[in-house]
Parts: sequence; structure tokens; C-alpha cells
Amino acid sequence: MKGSTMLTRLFSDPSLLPDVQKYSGWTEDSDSDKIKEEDQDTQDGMEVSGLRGGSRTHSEHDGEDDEDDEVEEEDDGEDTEGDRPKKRGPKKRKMTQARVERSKMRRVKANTRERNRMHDLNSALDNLRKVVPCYSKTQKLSKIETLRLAKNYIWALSEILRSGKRPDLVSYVQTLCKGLSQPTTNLVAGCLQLNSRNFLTEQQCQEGGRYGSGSFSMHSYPYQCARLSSPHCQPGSNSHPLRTHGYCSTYDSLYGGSGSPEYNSPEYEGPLSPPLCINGNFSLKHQGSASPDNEKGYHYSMHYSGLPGSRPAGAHNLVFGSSGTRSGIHTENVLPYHDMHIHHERAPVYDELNAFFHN
DNA sequence: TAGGCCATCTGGTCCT
DNA sequence: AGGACCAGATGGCCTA
Repeated sequence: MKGSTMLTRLFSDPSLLPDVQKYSGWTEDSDSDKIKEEDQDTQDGMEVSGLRGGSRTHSEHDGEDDEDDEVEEEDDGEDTEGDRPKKRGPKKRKMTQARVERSKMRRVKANTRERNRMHDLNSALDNLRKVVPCYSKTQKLSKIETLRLAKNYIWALSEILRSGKRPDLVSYVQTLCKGLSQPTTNLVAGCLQLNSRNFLTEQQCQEGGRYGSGSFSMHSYPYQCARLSSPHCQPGSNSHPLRTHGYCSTYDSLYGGSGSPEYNSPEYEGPLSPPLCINGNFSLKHQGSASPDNEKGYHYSMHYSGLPGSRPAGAHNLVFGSSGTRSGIHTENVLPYHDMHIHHERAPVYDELNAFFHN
């Protein structure tokens, strides 16, 4: 199966992810209607350049007509360009009016299919956007950034499960932001309410870009100073783009909320966290999906097989010391464990995960 | 205004 | 034969 197909089917499969159309506000029917309307438009305005002079696909060449199988003369300059070798292959058929019409219809149908295909792909991407950190309806991540962030997110979650430790925020953000563009990096960092200046300091001070205390095996990240020094990312800034655009932090949802309501996306409607990868296998079990009204009640099952049942030793102050700072990280904007809370009544996974990190 | 992102059209190729 | 997939081209929109 080709990649995009897999992506589309994975994230469009209602058995794998909560109700695609419901979240995206797009349904097959509505889209079909839209397509039909568009077809009317495009059929009228559609340029038939490809049909006029361009080459035609093989299916357009072959066996179209029974009635007009007359063969067009070898008129490709057979006399005027005598030095050019005659073309081989099936001889051109004369483009009768009927054949032109049929070609048009084929092209219109192909365009519709292609449009639908791209809509499916976009729908799948929308679903992906909803389960990676920094989901916002109003300011969507670009396609490529969504894919990159999703990859990093999967990696980060896998590392959490593999190590059985709660990562420190810096490592978590670093992992998520690896390879992302500067704006997206700022967004993610801001989403996770990281003090960007300190993050930067922390990071830049680590020789080789490594941050050693985390449970991740960190690589060096190509962050530039300007990247995270944006005033938008300052905790106290009211101009924080995430406040404006209602971004939502998955770190918060996993490890607890910020406690500042304005930081939570007012537009958030659904589950925020994807199924977690455990031992390389995604464990996804949604319950009570019989009713479409249960969309908020999708539960992701999570098993900590092989993982310690309590918080790992030394994890207590992995991130936030009682002083409010750790290694220069200001934590005025992030709450300690006991202040964390779960958005909605979402899923046992959050309880389990929080219990895991709190115990 | 340049550049990024996106939707759409299009023709080619591969597969069923 | 027809559909799926892909990549190139094109134009619109938005933002710095």
C-alpha cells in the first residue's frame, strides 16, 4: 500500500480514530454535494487544453468508439517533415465530436476522483492535527509540519513508554520540535508553556545540544537563538499567539493542565491524545462508540506492561523543583504535578498516565 | 512583493 | 478499461 493511502485510511478509519467527519465538519455526503457543485463549475469553466492539444492518457486512446474507428491520416507532417521518422504505435483516430465529448467526460470524472482523493487525504491530515500537540482549528499546522510533529510525537511517546520515566519538559519539547520550522517550533514550545528564553539558554548551554537529565536520548537540535526568543513565547506575554489562537498543549493533557484556563483551547472538542505506542504496537480500544454522541468519550486503552508501576526513582524532581526553577527553567507558568488536571472526563489513559507519573 | 501554502487540473504510470 | 496514485503546473490567498 502506498504511503498516502495508508495515511488516509489510517486516519479516516472510524474504527481507528474518532469520527473523522464529525470533527472535521466534513462528511462524505456534504462533500459529495460539494463535489457535485464544483463539478458543475469546473465543467463549465474547465479548460480542455489537455484535450485540445495535450497528450491523452492511454485509456483515452484506446477503444473509445465503436462507431468511429476511422483512423486519422498520418498527418504528423508526413510530407512537410519528411526527415522525421514516422510514429509507431496505434494510429491516431480522428477526434470526432463524440470522442471529444467522451474525453471531456472522462477528464471531468478523473478530476472529481482526484479532488475526492485529496479531500480524503486532507481529512486524514485534519485528524492527525487533532491528535498531535498544538491543535487549533483556527490556525492549522501546515501539512508538512503536521507530519513532522506527528513523527516526533510518536517518538516522544514511545520514549516515555520505553523508559518508563516522565520526561522533563525541555526534553519533551526538544523531541517534539526536532526538524520543525521555526514558527512551528515556537508554537509547540509556546503550547507547552515553556519559557522560551530559558529553554534557549538551557539548550544552547548544552554542549553538543544535548540535555542530559532527561530520559530521552537527545540529539542535537538545530535551533537558532532567534527561534525561541520570540516575545510571543514569554510566559507573561498577552500577545502569545497561543492565547490568541487557542492552541492546546498535549503535554498538559498528559501531564496536567496549566491551570490557566485561557491557555486551554476554547475550541477543543475532542480527545487530544492519540493512542500510545507500547512496544511498537499501537493500542487503541475505543469504547462506547455505538453512539456518535460518544465522540468525547473515546477511550484509549493503555497498558503498562513491563513498566514500573510507580514513579521511577529520581523522577520526583525531574522537571519542576519546589523552588520553582530547575536548571534555570522558570516554572511560574507550569504547575507542579498535584495541580495538574485532566481536560474533560476524557479517558482512562490520562488517569493512568497521571497516576503513573504521580505515584 | 516575495515566499509559503494550498487547491485544483492534468497527464503519465501502475494495478486490478 | 477504469481507478488509484503521483508529480508537475498553475493560480489564489496570506503574511512578513
